[in-house]
Parts: sequence; C-alpha cells; structure tokens
Amino acid sequence: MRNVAQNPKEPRERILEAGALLFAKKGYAAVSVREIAEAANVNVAMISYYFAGKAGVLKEIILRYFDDVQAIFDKIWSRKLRSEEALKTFVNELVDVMKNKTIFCKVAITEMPFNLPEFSEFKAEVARRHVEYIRQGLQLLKLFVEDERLNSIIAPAAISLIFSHFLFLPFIEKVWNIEINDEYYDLYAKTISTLLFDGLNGIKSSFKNLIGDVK
Amino acid sequence: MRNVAQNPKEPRERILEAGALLFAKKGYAAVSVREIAEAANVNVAMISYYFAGKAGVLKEIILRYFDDVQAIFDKIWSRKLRSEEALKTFVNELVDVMKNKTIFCKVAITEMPFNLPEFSEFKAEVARRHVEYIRQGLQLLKLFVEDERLNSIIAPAAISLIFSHFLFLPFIEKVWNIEINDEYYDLYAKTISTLLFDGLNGIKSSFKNLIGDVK
Amino acid sequence: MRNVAQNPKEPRERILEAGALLFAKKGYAAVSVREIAEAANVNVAMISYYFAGKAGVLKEIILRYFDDVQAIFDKIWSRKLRSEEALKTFVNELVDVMKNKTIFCKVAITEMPFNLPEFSEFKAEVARRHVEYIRQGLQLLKLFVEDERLNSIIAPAAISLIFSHFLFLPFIEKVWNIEINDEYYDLYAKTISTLLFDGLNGIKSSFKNLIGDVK
Amino acid sequence: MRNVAQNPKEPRERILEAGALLFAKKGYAAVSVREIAEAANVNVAMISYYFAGKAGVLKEIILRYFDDVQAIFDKIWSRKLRSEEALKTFVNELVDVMKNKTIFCKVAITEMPFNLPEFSEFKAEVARRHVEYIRQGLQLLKLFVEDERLNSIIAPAAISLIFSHFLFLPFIEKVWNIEINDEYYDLYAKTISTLLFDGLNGIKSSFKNLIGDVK
DNA sequence: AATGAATGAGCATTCATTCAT
DNA sequence: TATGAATGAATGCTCATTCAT
Repeated sequence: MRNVAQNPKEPRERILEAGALLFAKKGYAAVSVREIAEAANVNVAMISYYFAGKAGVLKEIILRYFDDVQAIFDKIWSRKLRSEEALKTFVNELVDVMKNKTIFCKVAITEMPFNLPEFSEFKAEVARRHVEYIRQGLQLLKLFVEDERLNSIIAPAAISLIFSHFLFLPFIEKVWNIEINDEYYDLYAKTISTLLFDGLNGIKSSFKNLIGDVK
Repeated sequence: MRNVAQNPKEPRERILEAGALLFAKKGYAAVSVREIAEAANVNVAMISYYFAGKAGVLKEIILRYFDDVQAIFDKIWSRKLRSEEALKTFVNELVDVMKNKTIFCKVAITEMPFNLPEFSEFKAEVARRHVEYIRQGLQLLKLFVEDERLNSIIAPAAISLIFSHFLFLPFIEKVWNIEINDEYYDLYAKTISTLLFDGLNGIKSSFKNLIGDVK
Repeated sequence: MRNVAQNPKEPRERILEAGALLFAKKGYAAVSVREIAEAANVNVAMISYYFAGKAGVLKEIILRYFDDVQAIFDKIWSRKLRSEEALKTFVNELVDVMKNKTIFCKVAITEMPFNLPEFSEFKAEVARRHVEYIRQGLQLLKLFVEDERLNSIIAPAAISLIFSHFLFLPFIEKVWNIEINDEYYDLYAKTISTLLFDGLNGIKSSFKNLIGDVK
Repeated sequence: MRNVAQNPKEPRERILEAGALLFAKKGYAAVSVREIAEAANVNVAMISYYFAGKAGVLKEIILRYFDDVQAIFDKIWSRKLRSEEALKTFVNELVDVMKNKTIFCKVAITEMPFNLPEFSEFKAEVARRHVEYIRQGLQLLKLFVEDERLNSIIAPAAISLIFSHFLFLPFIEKVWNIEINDEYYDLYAKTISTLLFDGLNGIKSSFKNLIGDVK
C-alpha cells in the first residue's frame, strides 16, 4: 500500500505532508494531532483512523525516507560504480533526495537521536534493515575495516556531513545572508563530496594499520 | 553567577542535570517538568522558581554548552595556533567537552534544528553571539571565503561532523557492537580531525577560484 | 446560535448555568473550572471545548444579560412610551429580568467593576454596543444633558439603584428577616420606580441650567 | 492597634495600600499575595506575618472602610441634624470618604456581594455591627417603616446609589469623555443627594400606608 | 523583622484517543 | 469515510503558606 502512487489530495497524503512539515519545524513531540489535522484539513479522528495514532504518522514518514535511501544504495550496486564515483553518486543522490523531500529527510534525521519508548522497537527494526546496506557501502569504498570502531565513526560522520545543511538550516539562515536555490545545492553537493572523498582518503592513509583487506 | 562552581547537590544543579539527561534522551518537548522534578528529587514548583519555567532549563543548558565552545575558541586565539594545529586543537577540545558534558552537548545540538516560538528570540541571540567566533575560526583556517555560500556550507559541516557520534549514538549502539570508552574517544577525535583536515584541504584546492586571499 | 432556544439538558447550557451560579456566589476569579464542571456534570475539558476557556463562560453570561437589556430598550422604543411610563416600564422589565435570570444579572453587574486583562477588550466592545442605547434612554427621559458629566452620573446611578437588591442580597438576608417572593419583587419594582422617577424630577428642577433642550 | 497613626512607609501599611489597589482593580480572588508583596516592596512571607494570610489583608481593608462609615454616622448623631440636612451630610461625607479612600471603599463595596467561606463569619460580624446604625439612620430620615421589606429595599438602594460611580468607573471612563476631579465630585454629591432626597420623599407620600409612626 | 527556599495542592488548559452517528 | 462530542490523563505553572535562618 505504501508504494502505490497516491493522489496528494487524498487525506492520507495530506496528513503525511502536514505532519512532516510540522515535525520538521517543531519536532515530533511538540506537535499535536490537532495541529496536523488542521494543517491537513482533515478531522482529528482521521489521523488515528489512517495511521493508528500520532506515532504512526512519524513511522510512515521515516519509512518513506528510508525507502529513498535504500533506492540510492540499490542504484549504486546495480551500476557497479567504483569507489570515487560511488561516493559522489551517493552524495549527489542523497542531496537530491534532501532537496526534493526536505521535510521528510529532516524529520528522519532529527528524530533519530531520541529514544521515545513508543519507537524503540520500530527504530531497531529500521536499523536492522539498513545495517547491511551500510556495511556494503563501506566495503565498496574500500573502507571496510577490521576494527568495527572505525566503521562506527565513519558511517555516522558521512551521514551527518551530508545532512549538516538541514540540521543547521535555521541557524544558517540567521547567520549568513544567502539565497538557497538549485545552484546553492549544486555547490553544496560538490563541496560535501570533495570534503568526504579527500577526508576518507586521508583516513585510509593515516590508519593503514586498522584497515583490513577486502576482497 | 552561571560560571561559579556549584555543588552538584544543590537543587538548581540537580534540576539542570536531570533536565539535560532527559532532554538528551527524549527531546525537550517530550519531557515533562514532573519527570525532571522526580529525577532531580525536587518539588515541581522549584523548576519554575529557579528557571522561570521548563524553557528556562533548556536555555541554561544551551548557554552552558555555548560557554564551553566559546572557551575553546578563546583558547585557540590566545595560543595563536596555526591552521592545522588550530583545527586539531579545536576538534580535540570539542570532543573533550562532548565526552565530559555529553548530555549538555547533545541537547544543545539536537534541539538546534527546531524552531519553537518560545526559543526563537533566545536562539537568535545565541546565534548573534557566535557568528563572530565562527567567522574568525574560518579565517584562521585560511578558509574564509569571498563567497559566503561556501562558509555557510563548511561551518555547519564541521560542527555536524564533530558531533556526528552524539547524534547517532542510539543508532550506533544498535548497529555496532562496540565499547565506548576513553580509548574510543581518542580514536574518534583523531579520525574526525583527519577527515576534516584532509577534506578541507581538498576543498581548498578544488575551489581555488572561490577562496579569497586572507593575510 | 446564541439566541436559539436550547435544551437546558445540553452540556453547553448546563455549563453556562453552573458557571453563572458559582460566579454569582463567589465571583469569577474565585471559581475553578473543575467546580463548574462538577456542578454541570460535564468533563472539565468540555468547558474549553465549548467556550474556549473559563473566560469564555463569563463572556457568554454577560452577553446573554446584555441581550436581555437590549431587548428591553427595543421594546420601549417600539412602544413609543413617554417619559414616566418609559421609566416605569424600564424598571419593571429590568426587575423582571433580574427575577428570572438573577444569577446572570448578578454576575454581569458584579464583574463590571473589575478590570482583568483577559476581558478588557471584551468589555470595551460591550460598552461600545450599549453607549447608544444609554444615550437614547436619557433622551427619552428628557434627561439628555449638554453637560456630559451629569449623564455620566445619572446613568450608572439608575442602573445601580435598580440592581441594588442583587448587589446586597447576602447582606440583606443577614440584616433583615424577610421572605423574598413575587410580592416582594412587586414592591421592589414599585419602590425603585418611585425613587427614581421622583429623584430624577428633583434633578430636573434643581439643575435646569445644565439640562439642554431636547425636541 | 488599628487606629494608631501609622507611617505609610511602614511595611504593614504598604501591604494594605498595595492590596487595596490591586483588589480594587482585579477583585480579591484574582490577586495573588506575590503581586501584593511586589507592589508593596516587601517579602511575601510578611503578608502572612502581619495579616495571617491574604484574607487578613481584605478584612483589614473592609474594617477601615467601615470605621469611616461609622464615624460619619456618629458625626450625624452628635450634631442632631434633621432629616434633610442629615441626608445631605451623609451623602456628602460618604462621597468625601470615597474620594479620599477610593480604593478602600471600592474594595469594601465590590467584595460585599460575594460569599467566600473564609469571610462568611467576618461579614456576619460586620453586618451585625452596622445593623443598628442603619436602623437609626432610617429613623432619623423618618423612613423607619413597620414593614421591614421597605427598609430592606431603601437601605441598599441608598448605599448603592451613593457608590454607583465607583461600581461603574471603568465603564464610565470608556463611555463618557469626562475629567474626574474635585469639581466633578461636588456635582456628583449634589446630584446624588437631590436624587435620593426627592426620591425618598416620593416614597414617603406614595407608601403612606406602609410607613409607621416614629416618635 | 525579614528573607528566600521549599512544599503540596491546586490552577486552566491541552493531550491523544475513542465512539456513536 | 467522516464527523464532532466526549473522556480521563497529563500538561506547565501558580498558589498561599511555612520554616529555618
């Protein structure tokens, strides 16, 4: 059901977008179902009806984001890209997703550090689904390491880097006087790609002892 | 008054630490004053008494974090460190702050992307206070750029990178089976330093046209 | 909607009556929503649901009282009564309203002297709506005066006189040992009418110089 | 102790005046002890210390008002004034008290209609103390009546009339554009006196059957 | 006489959810 | 599907008062 093309005018979709917008702005816990219902122009009860509660809305938002991430990984595998190109493609595609589905991405990223009981199982499940992707990604970049600790540093660092713009957006808008448009996002993708690629190369040469042989 | 060393047994301090712990775990909006009061073993009314409301607790937490960040900047200026050493010192010191005041840092970082009305003025003020530090930091790294857009990408990227561990901590603990101790944080600081230094050098050579001359 | 006849068993109406009773007895500020909810046999949340908060209940009560006052004025205009009859009709009708909707009247009158911020705008609006009625009333009684000061004395004096019984009711019950019934209210209306009519005539002859010519 | 001349700078007195001002503005129940303490520039605990709680402040305010009223009655008895002069003196003196101790009077009058449990005994006591004065006043005006009902109408009516200005002051200021000064209060006293005297004469002639012979 | 910390009860309001229609 | 009334718990906060100092 989730993948079926949906009319954005359908209530279910309106709820999802209104929810994502509000969660992105104020954080999941600070948003009430009434707010969402008003923004989506539906009756409050419809949120429980469609998503079995407020938590269901967030879960769906996060799942949609992860579907997109998964699609990016699949694309890279299927194209059998090599290290540098794979990395650049990954960054470019991820920035593209962020540009087009900003609010969904921002919600998925900003809610990740929190540990609300009603999501602990859900998050564990999502994590499990993506562990393998992350491992394969690190292998592809010739960065798979015997020492798991290095993996546990690099993977979040990369994700965090790519999403930095979205995490700090309110701050950025206050501090710098810039116009954020397509051109900006091109520069953004190029800058982050470079930083990440050269940075990871630096790690590869600095930590030779820690980096294992991958077939 | 805020900087005076305080007995952690004092109610004010207990509230602050209990608040930070809970905000770090569940996010500001998901925590109730009653929860904080119980954890801090004080009467609910004391939270309003000392901090003029729940929002006051978060503000104090964020201010304390920013005081530490400011101290790091001041240290670097006063030592007149050069580019590479300055960067490494910055990362090391910041990781050190994160290690010792993890929950305060995590709260400051994770609440930044949100835009609750009761904090908008406060955040603007904090932003203003730190703009100059960030600018000077970029100058020191010979990364001050004519094109403001590049600054607006690099600065958040660096911060985001350094804090990546704390943003993804719950995720990391689920995916990797590692022990997080002092040794781990040493490796973490070294890895992030390398990634950032080599990455920024990559940017310097790739974007020569955008980077201005700084004395 | 406000004027539609409503089943007194409807929650909205029960809240209104319970609220009026309690406000009349203890004053608006001394009554809690929980008290009202219990007395009206509704859930506490229903008070905010129907009236957008405790203040909304008082506003509705006052509006209902003023609707009745307005209806009396309209009745007098439409009947084209002359001075003496108009005055007697006014007093009689007002005493009648007071008798039948005692608590609503008492609340409207006793809360008028206070200036709570949440009502200042509302009261100004109500005042505006009734200024014209009062002016026309004074004209009808041939008491419209060039000197606005006299108007500002007479109008409140008349209202105050008519409501005196309700303002001092608790006091009256303590001091005099009387039974308050329909007969009592007949005597009350007659006494107040006489006092007011003869008193105003006295003013007319004593202050000839201040009283302007009205057609 | 209450009658001893007190330095208005003494905390006790400051509390009393700050309390009266706030009670007059917002009503007893809507005022917090902290508000009073701040306005009086004393510590919160001092209110309980001097007056044994918030209720004690109101009681003292009301007592002071009644002392003044009692003094007026005593003056009239001692001067052995006759009906008309007695009435005019009463009104004039009362208006004078109102002018000079506006807030104390307003509080005493506006809190009278309410029946808070913590004051029921106090109010009964105050009522008892003044019943005799009122009876004697009515006798003096040759208005003492066999039918107690008429007394129970006239006495509150007179008081209510005299205080009408203070009950409706916020309303008056909104509706009429007048300057309230000494001259205004002179006119006020004269108008109310006339209204009351002529009105009561009207009653005397209209209700001959009800008015008994007094020696 | 005066303070400020502390308490526990109470405040109005909002919450997510349910349910009859 | 969709509504709006209704619920009971929980929200942040303020209350008058007390008490050790």
